[in-house]
Amino acid sequence: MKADSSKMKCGGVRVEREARRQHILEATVTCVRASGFHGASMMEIAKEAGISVSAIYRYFASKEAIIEAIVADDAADIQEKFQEWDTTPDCELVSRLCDIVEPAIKRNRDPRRAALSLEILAEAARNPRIGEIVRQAGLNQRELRGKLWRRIAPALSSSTQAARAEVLAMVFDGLMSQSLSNPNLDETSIADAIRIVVRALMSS
Amino acid sequence: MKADSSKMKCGGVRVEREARRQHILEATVTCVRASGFHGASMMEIAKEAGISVSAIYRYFASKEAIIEAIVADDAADIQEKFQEWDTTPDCELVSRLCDIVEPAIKRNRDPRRAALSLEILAEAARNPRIGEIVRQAGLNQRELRGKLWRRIAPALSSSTQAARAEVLAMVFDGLMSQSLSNPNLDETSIADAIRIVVRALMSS
Amino acid sequence: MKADSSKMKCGGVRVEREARRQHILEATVTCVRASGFHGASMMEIAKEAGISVSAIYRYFASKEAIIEAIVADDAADIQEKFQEWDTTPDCELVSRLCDIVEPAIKRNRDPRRAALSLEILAEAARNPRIGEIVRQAGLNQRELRGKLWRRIAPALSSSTQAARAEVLAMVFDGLMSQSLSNPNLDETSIADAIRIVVRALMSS
Amino acid sequence: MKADSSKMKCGGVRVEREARRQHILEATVTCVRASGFHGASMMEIAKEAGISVSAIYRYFASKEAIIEAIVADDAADIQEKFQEWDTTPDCELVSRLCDIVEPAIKRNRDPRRAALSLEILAEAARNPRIGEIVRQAGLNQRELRGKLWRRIAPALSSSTQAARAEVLAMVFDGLMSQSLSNPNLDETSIADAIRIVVRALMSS
DNA sequence: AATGAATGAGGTTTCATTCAT
DNA sequence: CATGAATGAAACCTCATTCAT
Repeated sequence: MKADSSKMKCGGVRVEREARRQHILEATVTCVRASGFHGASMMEIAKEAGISVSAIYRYFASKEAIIEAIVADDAADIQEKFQEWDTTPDCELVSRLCDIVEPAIKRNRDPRRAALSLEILAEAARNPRIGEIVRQAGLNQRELRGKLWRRIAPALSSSTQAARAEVLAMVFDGLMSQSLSNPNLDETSIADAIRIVVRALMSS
Repeated sequence: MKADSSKMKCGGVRVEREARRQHILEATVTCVRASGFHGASMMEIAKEAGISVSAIYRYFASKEAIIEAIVADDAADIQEKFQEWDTTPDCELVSRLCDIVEPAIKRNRDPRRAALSLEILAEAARNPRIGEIVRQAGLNQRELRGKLWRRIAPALSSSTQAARAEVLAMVFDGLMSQSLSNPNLDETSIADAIRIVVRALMSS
Repeated sequence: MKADSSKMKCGGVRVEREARRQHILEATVTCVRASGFHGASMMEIAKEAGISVSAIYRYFASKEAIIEAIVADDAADIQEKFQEWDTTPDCELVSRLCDIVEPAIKRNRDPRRAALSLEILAEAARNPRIGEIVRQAGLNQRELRGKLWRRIAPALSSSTQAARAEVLAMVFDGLMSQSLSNPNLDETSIADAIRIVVRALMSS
Repeated sequence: MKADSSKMKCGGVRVEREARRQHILEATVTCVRASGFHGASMMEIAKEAGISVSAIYRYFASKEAIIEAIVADDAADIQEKFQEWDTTPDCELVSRLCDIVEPAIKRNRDPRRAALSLEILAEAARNPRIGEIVRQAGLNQRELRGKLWRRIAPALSSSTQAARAEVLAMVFDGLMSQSLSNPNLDETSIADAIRIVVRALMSS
């Protein structure tokens, strides 16, 4: 073990450091969900992470830096989801999209997820740096959506493709907002309705 | 002047008091849009309202009370919009709904409106009292939507009506979220796409 | 008294406010003498002034602002001293200058005064804003000294006047430094020696 | 290598250790000039010295110990300067003293030197241990000055010698203070004026 | 009714120092 | 020996709130 640790010194410590960074980020996310970005105090975060407040500052320059990292991570997560479609044959795209409506609803209605996303959006509306990250992530997502829609509805003009993709994304974004004002939603009926929307948008 | 004030005591004073309350609420909304609920300080609000901090406490018991009032007002505003439909003949409902898609997009994409709504939703996710207000407002809205949909699509089962109404609402909620990640949106194409969704949802 | 207070409201409150500002400045000076600018904590200052820490922030925007005010006040104090000479007849100038050597020694050797002056100079060496205040005060002082020396030694060229004035000032500045490394100084002998310097510099 | 280190253990290790100590002291002086004793953090010092913070603690028990070492070193430096006079014949003393006025001005007006000296004096005014070191160094210097003045002006009483020596020292101390409030000084004129003072003080 | 003054609690951040490796 | 990691104490500052006038 000692041999290992000295062997991997160059990489091992960096890995461990990255693990601790992630640990702090996760603790912060937990606190942010409960109290919001400004409501979550460094002390609260430190307690959640099981370390001291000053230790956090060895991994992040400031609270703002933690927030930015969370927002960037969140954006990266979403982008990963798009890669699944690369291996799906064109002919199956629409049916597969309809298949995932239900799990997507579940995912977006998870109050933990909704709370974080709304917090990020609210912060983006007032903090210019967060706003920039969110807008940049939006750009990337729209590009990925573009690729997908060129395969789904090649008959439509590219601007029509873009608009429909946007509207479909709105439905899922709206799901998060609604989950707060209407916690007891019949997810099956909603899924049916959303599938109608999906088909309508994807038909030329 | 003193005579006047005693003359109008029963009504005038209350009216004036209500006017001042509204003035404070508006000032707070301005600050909240810029800094969020937690970021907007009482001093900032007082400066915006042109009065002293202590004066605010004559009209609201606490900062929390101001926030609750804002959230309640915002919910009431939305409810008013529904009353317009009471005087629209049934046969014109769908076409009228398509007509207002474009102004509704403009309204929801106003960054000032989006900022406040997201702030409210984010706060609702963590502050139980705000959450309760938002959920109650949601209930009321769903009831009003129900009345409308019974006229629009009487052929559908009531649970299907509810689900479709919900999904349509999500589109407009999603509009606010998207307005932050995609500030340059082609509103005309979006309106076309949304109209497709409206018609699809409302057809049996 | 109540009448007075309402009569003087426009001026009275300002006077009181200024008095409190001065009170805070004095308390700070006391702490700075004991602990230095950076060593004196806001809590220490507040305790010395008999108020709360947050109350201080109603009168000064920051600790830096307090320090700047102290430095500026100190510079103003020194400038006042020069005005006494305006009413002294030219023929008496040198003898009067010799007369005040002894009290000047006492003043500059007061450890309280020396501590503050050295603190200010040390701060001026590293804090650019303080440095600027000190340099500006130096400029003003040199101008006042110039006026005096044109009366004392009109036969000398103006650049010689300036240099000699500067050297005389150094002697008194040096007094403060020396008071720290040599607390038991025979002030009478020093006064004699300084008078020799004064006469030598002022003779053409 | 291990063999070497054990061979030289008695002397070499100590020499190396002393070299590292000096290296740390120099790094600290650089930081102190820029930020003051309290402003210079251990991290800053470590970065300047090119080692880790913890390594510093192998050579100094605390930050206070580093400061004390700097102050003691500074005092020792000054004392060295006096030894040059031991080999100067009595008859040349005054003229040699006049010769070194100009380089002494240059030296004392170096802002780096002034910054450190003022920092030390300011610290001496409030930190008793530093004060003690400075006072002890003052005592030593006065003794060395005494030896010199007994040769320069043997006709004067010893207390007069002491006072005049003190005043001359003040001029040079004052030079450091003035260098901050008057950065653009005509050094040639100043040198002339100081030489007048030197001659006046040394003549019986 | 309205205000300026005052405050305690709590915010983020930095620091000198210790310890395990 | 030298280091990175960790920490508690304390720094400055802001906030929502209360109170005397």
